[in-house]
Amino acid sequence: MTLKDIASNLGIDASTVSRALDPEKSHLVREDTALRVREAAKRLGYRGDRVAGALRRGVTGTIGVIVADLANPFIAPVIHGIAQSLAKEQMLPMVVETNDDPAELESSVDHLLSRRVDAVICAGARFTNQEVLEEAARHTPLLVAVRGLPNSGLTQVLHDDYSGGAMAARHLLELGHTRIAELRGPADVGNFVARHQGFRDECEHHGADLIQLPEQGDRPIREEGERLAQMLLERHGGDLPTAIFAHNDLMAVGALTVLRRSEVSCPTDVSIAGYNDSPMIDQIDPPLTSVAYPGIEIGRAAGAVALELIKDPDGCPAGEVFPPQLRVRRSTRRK
Amino acid sequence: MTLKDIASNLGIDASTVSRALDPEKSHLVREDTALRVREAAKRLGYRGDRVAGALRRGVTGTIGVIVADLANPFIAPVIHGIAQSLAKEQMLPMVVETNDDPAELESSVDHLLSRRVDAVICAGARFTNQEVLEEAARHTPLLVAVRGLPNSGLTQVLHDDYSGGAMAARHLLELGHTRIAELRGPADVGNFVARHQGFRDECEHHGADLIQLPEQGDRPIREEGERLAQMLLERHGGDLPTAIFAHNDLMAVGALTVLRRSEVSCPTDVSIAGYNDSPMIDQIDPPLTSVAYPGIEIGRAAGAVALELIKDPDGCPAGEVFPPQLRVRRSTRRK
DNA sequence: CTGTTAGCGCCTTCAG
DNA sequence: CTGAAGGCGCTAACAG
Repeated sequence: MTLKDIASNLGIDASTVSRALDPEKSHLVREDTALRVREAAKRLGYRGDRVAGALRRGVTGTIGVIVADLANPFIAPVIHGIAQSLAKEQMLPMVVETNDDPAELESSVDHLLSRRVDAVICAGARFTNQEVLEEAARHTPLLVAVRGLPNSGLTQVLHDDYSGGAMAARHLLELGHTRIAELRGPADVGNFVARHQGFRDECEHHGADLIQLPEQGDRPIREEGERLAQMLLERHGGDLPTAIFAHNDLMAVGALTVLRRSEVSCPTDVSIAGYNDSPMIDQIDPPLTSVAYPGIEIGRAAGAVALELIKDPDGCPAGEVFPPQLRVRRSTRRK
Repeated sequence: MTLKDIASNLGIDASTVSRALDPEKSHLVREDTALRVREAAKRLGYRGDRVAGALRRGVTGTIGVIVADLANPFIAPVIHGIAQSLAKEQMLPMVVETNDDPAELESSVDHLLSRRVDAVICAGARFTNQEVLEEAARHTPLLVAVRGLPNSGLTQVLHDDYSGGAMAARHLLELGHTRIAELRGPADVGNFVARHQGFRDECEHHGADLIQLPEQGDRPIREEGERLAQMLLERHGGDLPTAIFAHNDLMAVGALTVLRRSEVSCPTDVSIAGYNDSPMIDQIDPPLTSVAYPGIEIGRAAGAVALELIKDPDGCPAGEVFPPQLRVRRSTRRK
């Protein structure tokens, strides 16, 4: 069922059918012809072929969205926000997951570009990927969201992770903690670097004793939170810090699991703060203090910037940075 | 940068270039020509155009995946599983979210079909959508996953929600509970209907007193869990049931929030069981007893069935049903 | 082994 | 207002 079929059914030309069916062009067609065409299209169950349209027009109406891990709950609102922005222009996000693996990210970019997406939103970058992304940006509108690339000229829509980290530190310091450990996310991911810097700067500024582990999490997931917490117990079990800042809620939950197993109580023995204010995190035991991540706003902004970038590929939209907000709960308390 | 550009750069024909670059066809080309072509392709930064390829071949290498709500954590493993199965054939899932709105589902189907996806996996069906999906299945390989349509001939990859519901009931009955309430998910979604039936049948079989609320959740989300729990308190506050089965973990968490606010303690006053065994649900207060949902297996199977359906569009793959597993934790206890 | 030819379905000139 | 013609980039069939 193609334009041609409708055309021959009506004894007119396919181009007329095309015009009649395109809201932008239907004014070029006599009212009653347009009516007959629409009737026939419905009658014959016509459904336009956007593949062919894309080839002809050179735009697909699709935006590629790269995320590291769909199972991390903070990403759903981001995708949601992107989809909301795109819906206005009848565009659809095509979401691909990289499992936080740089090689997979590279092949995802490749895949998306060969599918001629109109733009790419990369919400799962590692520093390793910077070159690949910059190269891709030469061919297609591309922006970086969520996970920033500090030394890149790419347009970025980010959250102020530095302030978020500082905020977490300030909170713990105000509660009187002076020996504090950090469970860090991957060292080649923008958010975690910024969270770390903000946290560390604030701690140093107040002369707190910041306990460093020799490793970061390979991925910001629960299992890595467990591993690092275990390491903390092994190295500093005799003289535990009184507070822990986990770089995200998943890692915080991992830490809680391990500490509980070792009969270290939170918040009695140690306070824990997380990041993202994930859904349900207010119901865990104990309800977790966490820095809220404005996922939906980030998503909406990223979608909007992508649309701008498509309209003016050489424009360099400002990018945006959204502020954090601290949600204090019972997992942190006065020392 | 097209095949033609490479061809003219090398003084050969585009079709030769096409063959050289297609692993399936490159054996038709002389070794050294193929080599020269690959070298030129790399040198010139050629990247195949899958839009054009799709138009010519009639397949896009894309499978549409419809989900109700990305924020429901149980869906991530399903998508993951689908992506895993598709990766073997170099296919990519295109995920769209309907916000659990039947109208949005309809337009999503339309969108996906006009993009000529090779198949559709609908993991977010409501009963209302049955006709639309059956109609779509006449044009494109389509299967229903996760949320079944009991009266449909469509291929389905499901979880055995009936047994899961029965399992939850049996657990509560074995603990000695005889007054039990159910917080039901939407009445037009297969899973929740089956969970309800399994649960109810088992309760009736053992002569338990099953307390019915006059409403179900409009959507299986935390807020609806709160609303229904509130309703339960208002109607049966004087004589609360001693156990509650929430149709999923999000609703269970909503119920916990409301009960805690009213100083009804779980599990002392009331036991609560949920469904899905969501990540982190073992860390909430109290750790939630839940029926595990085999999301990744469902996803893998759905992906595999989709591929079968593409290979043989008139075949009618059997579909599959995966069993539930109960994870007992501290939110349920002997009466 | 390689080139030629002919579209896939659509949309956009350019003529009428 | 409508039709005819051409081509987006690729690949399959057919000839050499």
